[in-house]
Amino acid sequence: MTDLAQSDRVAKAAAMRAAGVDPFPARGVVPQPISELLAGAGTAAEPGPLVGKTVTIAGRLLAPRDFGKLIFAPIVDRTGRVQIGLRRDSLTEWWPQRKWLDAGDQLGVTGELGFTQKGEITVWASEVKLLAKSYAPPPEKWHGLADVEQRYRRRYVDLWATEGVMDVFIKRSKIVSGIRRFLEAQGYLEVETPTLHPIFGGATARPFVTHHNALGCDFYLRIAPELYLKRLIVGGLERVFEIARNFRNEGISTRHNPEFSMLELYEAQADYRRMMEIAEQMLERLALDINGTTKVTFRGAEYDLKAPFQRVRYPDLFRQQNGCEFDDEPAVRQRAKELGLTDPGNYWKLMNDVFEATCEKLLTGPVFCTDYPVPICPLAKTNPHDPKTAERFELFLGGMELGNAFTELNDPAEQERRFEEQVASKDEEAPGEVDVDYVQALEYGMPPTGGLGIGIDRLVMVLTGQDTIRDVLLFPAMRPLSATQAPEASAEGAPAAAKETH
RNA sequence: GGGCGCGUAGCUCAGUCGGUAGAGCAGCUGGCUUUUAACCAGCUGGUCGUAGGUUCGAGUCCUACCGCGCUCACCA
Repeated sequence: MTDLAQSDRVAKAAAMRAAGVDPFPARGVVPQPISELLAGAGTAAEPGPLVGKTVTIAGRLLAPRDFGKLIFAPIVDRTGRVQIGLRRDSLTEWWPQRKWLDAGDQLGVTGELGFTQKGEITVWASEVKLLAKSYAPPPEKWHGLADVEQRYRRRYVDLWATEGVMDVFIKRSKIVSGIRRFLEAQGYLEVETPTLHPIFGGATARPFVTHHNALGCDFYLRIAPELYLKRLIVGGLERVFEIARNFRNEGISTRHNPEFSMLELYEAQADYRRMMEIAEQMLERLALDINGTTKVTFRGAEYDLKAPFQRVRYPDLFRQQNGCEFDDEPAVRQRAKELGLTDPGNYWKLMNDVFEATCEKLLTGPVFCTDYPVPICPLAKTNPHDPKTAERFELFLGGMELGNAFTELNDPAEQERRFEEQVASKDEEAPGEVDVDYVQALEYGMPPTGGLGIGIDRLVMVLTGQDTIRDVLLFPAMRPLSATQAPEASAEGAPAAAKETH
């Protein structure tokens, strides 16, 4: 047992067992969701029971208020919160067992729905069943869990102890199912592709490495599912999407987590313009479904996700902010010097640094920034009427990148050339070898295809008004506590815990 | 990795100039049949993140380390 278990609570469980009552019974009750019960109860009412309306609820008992012969306490389940009223006169046989209850216990309650003298809707209990004893006390009731580290490390407490947290994750689930509904309605097929990749690609990022014992080789955790999904377009599936967990071995910030969820979709016969339509229609639909309005508030500013979104061309924005063309190397280098940027050793990286320093803050949006320079788009098709730019866009909101899309490069020789350039760069974030199998897939012929990637976590941030990615991740990445600090990991604790179970 | 800040009871936090470790909540005992963070009386609860150092004396000052947050860098 950890040091969170309170001895008096453990002692109560022992007393229950001695009295023949199981503090951890195997069976629960058949409860009605609290929100449902509240919706059916009406508002104003006479004090006293609503005759004939007997309900059963189950949930966590919080902050009991004991008046000696009467106890009030809230019960919370996943849908809401309701007060229960325990009266000695209606629970004569059970009454001594109230001493076994603590805040935090899992409780099943049956009783008549009614109101109190103050008009509070209340389940007047006729039957109470302890469903699981809580050994660890809940957080302080005024402030809840205020320490953010504890909130993330003990999300199983945060979810019910901190106002609004459960709602964010319920919305997250609705957003993900809304995405599925939206795409399936358009004939998309949801697929699953490998997470273990022999060659990492589809994005620029440092990967995690792992090892397969039986095959005797290393694998990378995927940084993007892109190249596998496009293989499926070659395979004839025509419209596919995947909600993929990606892994990038890079810094953690309010917008970055080492593992994050990405929606990627690919559609044969589509191009990046069609991808813009899908993106704006999907976001508008999701905002309406989740919030009932296309207006969202993010980091203190309001945005409207009503389609169509604004469009701005990368070359135009670059020229407007820097007074030169993006491929005017001497002028751009001069500009970089003025901005105090350090040369990353590659002109196109430097140019993009200039863009990010001067233009990205203007992309409050929602806005599609389109037509990126070809050298920074190794997987996108070149604009047929402009060899300097690729048919690519990024979607921004509040200066944050939400999505990335292009008309996919499907010329195998050109793709091979661009892969070779990446490998030759010897960049830490570039793959060590050309993905020959992918080039080979293209050699079989991939139809004209549009592809779109959207960061699910960031989208959830925007739609739920959370400023940091950790608040939309149930278990954000944290440094593990050392064995001596984590009581559940201590060697001495294990045998005792084992005895407690089976 | 750099800068700034934080770490004191199960939880939320005080702790002055370096001089006996504090409060509220939770818990325990008693009282109370209409509370909404109930209330009243009493009690319990501490390796002050860890390890060193300075000092007659360290929660407080110094050093290192650990953890977390913010921020910068990184992250197309």
